[in-house]
Amino acid sequence: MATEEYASVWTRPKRGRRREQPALTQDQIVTEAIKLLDADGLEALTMRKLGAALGAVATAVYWHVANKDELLELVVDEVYGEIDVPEVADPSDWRAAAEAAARSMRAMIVRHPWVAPTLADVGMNYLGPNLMRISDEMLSVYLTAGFELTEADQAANTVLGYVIGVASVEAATLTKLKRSGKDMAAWQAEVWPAAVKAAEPYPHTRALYAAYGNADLEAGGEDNFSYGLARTLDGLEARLAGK
Amino acid sequence: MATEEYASVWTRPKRGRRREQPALTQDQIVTEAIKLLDADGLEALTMRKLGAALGAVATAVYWHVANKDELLELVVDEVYGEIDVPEVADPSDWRAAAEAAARSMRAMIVRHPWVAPTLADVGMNYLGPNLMRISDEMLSVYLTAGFELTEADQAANTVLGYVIGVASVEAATLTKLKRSGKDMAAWQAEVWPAAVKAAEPYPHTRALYAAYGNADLEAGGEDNFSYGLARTLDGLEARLAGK
DNA sequence: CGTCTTATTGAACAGCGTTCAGCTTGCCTG
DNA sequence: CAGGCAAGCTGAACGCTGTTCAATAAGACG
Repeated sequence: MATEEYASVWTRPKRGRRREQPALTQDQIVTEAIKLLDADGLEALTMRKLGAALGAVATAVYWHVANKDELLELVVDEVYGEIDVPEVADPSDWRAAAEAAARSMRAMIVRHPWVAPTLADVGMNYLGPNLMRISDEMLSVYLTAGFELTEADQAANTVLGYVIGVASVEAATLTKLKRSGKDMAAWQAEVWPAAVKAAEPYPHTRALYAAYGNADLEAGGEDNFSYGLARTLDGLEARLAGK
Repeated sequence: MATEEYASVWTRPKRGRRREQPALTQDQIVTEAIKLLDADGLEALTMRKLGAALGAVATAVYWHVANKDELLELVVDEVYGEIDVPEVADPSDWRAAAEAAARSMRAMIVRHPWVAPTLADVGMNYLGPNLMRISDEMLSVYLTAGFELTEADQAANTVLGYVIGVASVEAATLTKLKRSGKDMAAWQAEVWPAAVKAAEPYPHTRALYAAYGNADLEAGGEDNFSYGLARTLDGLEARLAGK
């Protein structure tokens, strides 16, 4: 059985370049793609638009990138590289480091809301260098904290899962907001009555909406994130203490 | 209501309907869409295929549904309705109920992996009846537990975020698996060497992979989920005790 | 100088979501 | 009971998408 090698963007050797400065580079393409994504969201990234933005034609991109899926893998790994995981030497510093990493990741997602739908792909089955590096660094934090290897992985995945989930919800709101073209206050004012009306049959939700009044959603997101992150780390810390 | 002749579900014309049995119904469409999604994933759902599956033409669907986005909203709310949140009377039962709800939600996502990328949209800015109902029921669990209104919301969102995040990662793996056409063992055997090689520069990850050997990923997912859920609920429980 | 490889182009294709004019069909009204 | 009218469905068409492929330009090398 001739097992064909697992092929992906990461395992395939890069094309040797003959020219001193070929008009297009994979790095250039990725950078420009991120620019387009940040500006106009996921569905606005088109091979033709991307080509045009690079002063070329859509099909030129295909010389440097196999297809759009692969381009997105590159792009996701690139922004993944923006996450900052502090090195931690003293075991007692683990919680601060874990929290900083989580906040850094959330900030990245909020900065690039379009990654959210794709982010889950990054779980496993995906071998980008930045992903590998950051996963290793996160794992290191929980190892230093005192978790054994496999539990450290579970602990890291717990926090990672929480961050992905909560930040994705936030990102979805940001995306919807951006697509509406209005600013947050205007959009909120528009949606609020409908939300209140839809909540009418549900007593707790109704009470919640009444309590919130029409509070600032933006600050609420940050608070919400902090609360859950604190509880999650509490749970891990307790586990560590009880061993 | 002049002639009250024999009426049954089959003979009685539905109110507002002109035809006895309009070939298409919104419910039918949603049901069939879910069937197609479960069978072949998100990108396989096409208006034309959906129409064909319903014995009609693509454009016929547009009579019952404004556009594809709206169809997806209906579809997501439908599967959201599969989530089961136990009613809880005794405050001491809250944790069991919260855990059951979380597991039910994870099970739904694993059953319908295609919802994952869309799931984050469900955060707010979306008012499907099932979503509203289940949100209210979840909120109720944490209220009964003893959280005050706004903190109960935060607690619910913490668990919800965790479930969405972790289950989405799982769903992504399932989707990639399904698309490859192979079964889990074969796929794993193919990817594993590349993963090990990619992990080479990263000591902790390398050790982790070595420890896992080539363990069953399927069971690992369940364990991972349980671990993080336990820690998250631990954190919430501690918070409740310390008040 | 000619050849080879790299890099880019432009035409083309199938498929997508969606619009719209037109065709049935059957209820309601005159 | 005739005719109008709206509900429900069809088929053609539009612009856009990702992607393929032959043709081409141009620096590298014997």
